[in-house]
Amino acid sequence: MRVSKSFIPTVKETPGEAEIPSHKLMLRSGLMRKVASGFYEYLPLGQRVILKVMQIIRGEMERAGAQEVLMPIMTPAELWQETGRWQKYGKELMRVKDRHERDYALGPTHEEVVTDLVRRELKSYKQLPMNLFQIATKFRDEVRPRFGVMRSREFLMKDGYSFDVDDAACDKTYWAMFEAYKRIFKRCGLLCSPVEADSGLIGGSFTHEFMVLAESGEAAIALCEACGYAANMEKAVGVPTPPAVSQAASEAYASVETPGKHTVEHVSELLKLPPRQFIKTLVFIADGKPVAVLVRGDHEVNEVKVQNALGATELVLAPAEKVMEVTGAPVGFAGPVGLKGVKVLADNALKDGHDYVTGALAKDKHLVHVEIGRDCPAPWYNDFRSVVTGDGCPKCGKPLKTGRGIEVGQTFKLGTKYSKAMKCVYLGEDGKDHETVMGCYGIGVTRTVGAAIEQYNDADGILWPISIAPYQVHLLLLNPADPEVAKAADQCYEDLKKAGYEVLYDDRLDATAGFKFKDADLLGMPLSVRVGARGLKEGVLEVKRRREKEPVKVPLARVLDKVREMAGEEWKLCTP
RNA sequence: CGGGGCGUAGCGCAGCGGUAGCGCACUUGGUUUGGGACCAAGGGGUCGUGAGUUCAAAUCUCACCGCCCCGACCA
Repeated sequence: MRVSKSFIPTVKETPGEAEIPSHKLMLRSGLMRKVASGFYEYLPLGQRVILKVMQIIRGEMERAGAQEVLMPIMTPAELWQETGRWQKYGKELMRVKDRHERDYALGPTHEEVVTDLVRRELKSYKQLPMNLFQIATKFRDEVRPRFGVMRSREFLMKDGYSFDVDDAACDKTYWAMFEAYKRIFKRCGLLCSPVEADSGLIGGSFTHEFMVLAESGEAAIALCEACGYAANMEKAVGVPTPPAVSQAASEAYASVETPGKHTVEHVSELLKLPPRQFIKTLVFIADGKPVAVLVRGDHEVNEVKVQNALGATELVLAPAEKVMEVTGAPVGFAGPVGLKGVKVLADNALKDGHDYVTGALAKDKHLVHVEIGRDCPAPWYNDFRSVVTGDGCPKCGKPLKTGRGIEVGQTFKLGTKYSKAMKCVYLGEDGKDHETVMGCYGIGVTRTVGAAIEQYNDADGILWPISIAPYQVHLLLLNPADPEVAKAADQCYEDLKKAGYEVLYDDRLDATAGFKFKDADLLGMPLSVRVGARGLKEGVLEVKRRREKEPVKVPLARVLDKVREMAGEEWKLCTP
C-alpha cells in the first residue's frame, strides 16, 4: 500500500481524551477515532490489525474442533427472561424496543441465544460434543467506559460455547480450549498468563482469565515467577509471613489507653509493636446481618472471599452507626474479645499467632496479650484475606508478586446452569433425557489489540508483533525528488510484494525524511527498509527492526535476504 | 450514581467584561529534503447549547448537553 493513497491520519500531538499508552497511540497512529464515549471507528490500519487477530483466533478455534457461526446482535427479551438475566444483568444490558414495542437486548454475550439454537437442533448424544463460536460485535452499557478500547460499550468479541454429554467430556473440551487460548495469545505475540479467577456463586464451576501483564491493567493479580502460579486477587491464596509471636502469652489480656489512635498503623507506632501482631476487626453487613471479620494487622480483608464463604448475595462494609451498635465503640476499636451476637470469621493467618493486640470494644482503648480461643471463642477460620507482596506461593512457597493485568480472554466451565434453565437436553444411550454440560470461552478482540500496544510501545510509538502488525514492512522513500532514489524504492516495493510481504510504502512527495522516520516509529511496523540517496551512492539500502536502535546497511541485491532473516526472527516471537 | 476537571479553528492551547488569538495541520507560490524544514500569501470560528445579568458576555450567573479522571459497578 502506498501511503500517498491511503487513509492513515497520524497526529503529532496526543489528543487530550487519552490517558494510557494504547489509547494515545491508537488515536495518534490513526488506527481509530472516537464517535462517542465508548464507541470507536476503526480506520484501515486498525481494521487490518483486527482482521489479523480474528484470523489467528479462527485458525486456532477450528484447530481445536470449534465451528464458526454468526448469531444476531439483537436478541429477543424472552430468551433472557428464561434464565432470569433480563432482570439480573441490570443496566449493563442494552435494551431496545422494536416498532411493536417488543423488547430486545443488544447481546453482551450469547449463552441464551446459542443454548436456544442448540436445544432446538440437539436430539441425540451422537451429535455431541458440539462447540460453536462467533466473532461479533457486543454491547455492554458500561457505567464508565474508559481507556479507549479497554473498556468500551461496543466491542468485538470472540465468544464460544461448548456442549458435552457429561462433566468429564466438558472438562476435556475445556482444557482443549484452554490450550487453544494459550496458542492464540502466543501467536499474537503477547506475554499472557492464564490466572485462576473467582467463579462467583456458581458452584462446581471453574474459570481462568487470560491476563496480559500491564501497568494500566484494571485487574489485580498475584503471580509466582518460580512455578508459574497465577491468580486473580479475588481468588489468589498466599502463604502468610510468620506471625510476630509464636508463643502463647503468659499473662492475661490487659487494656491500654490509645487515645485517638484508631488505625493499626497509629496504635502500632504508639505501642512499638509490629502490625503483624495486631488483629484487625472489620464489621460487614452480609445480606442484612452483621458479621465480624478478623485479619492480621498487616493484611486486608478480601470481600469476594468472605462473600463466597458466607454464600451471601450482598456484602458491604458496615456504616459507622452500625459499627457502634455492634461493637459499642466507634470505628477503630473493634475486637473479638467480648464481641456478642455477631458471627465471627477469622483469616487463617491468625491461627498460628499469639499475644495479639486488638481493639477493646471501647473508645480509645486497646487490649494486649490477647489469645484467640482463650479470651474469645474460636472463630470460623478460612482464607478471608487478599494476597500481599511477600506472601509465599501456595504451590511452591517462593515469594509471590502482585501486579496488574488486562483480561483479554476468559474460559468458563458453566456446567448445567444454562442447559438446565433452558432445557437444553439430549437423548442418551440409555434412552433418557440428559442436560448438556456447557463451557463458554470469550476473547476481547479489540481489547487484545489494545493490550498488544500496551505491552509493546516506547516513547516513539508502537512496536507491533509481526503476526498482527498492519503491515510487515514499512518502506521509506527518503528522497522522492531524486529520480534514481524513487526508482530504486519503487523497485524495492515491487520486489518485497512479489516476495509475499505486506508492505506499506511511504512514497509521499511532500514529506521530509525526518517526518517519515517519525511516522514509521509511531506506526510501529516490525521491519522497515529505508531507501535514500546517501545509501544508494554506496549501493546499499538500510533495513531496520523497529525494536533495534540502528539500521543495518545491506547491498541492494541482499535486501530481500536480510528482510527474510529479520522477519524470521520476528516470527519466532509469535510461534507457540 | 457520588467526587473532581474540561468544552474557544482539524489537533494542542492562550484569552476570563470592551473588534476572536497563538503553535501545529490545511491551501497557493517559492526555496528545501537522513529524525516531525524555511519564507511569503491565504482559507477556516453561531467561543458546547439555552436562558439570564449588563450599554456591552468567549469572559459573570443558572440550567442542560458532551468529554475525561477517581470511586461505586463489571455473567
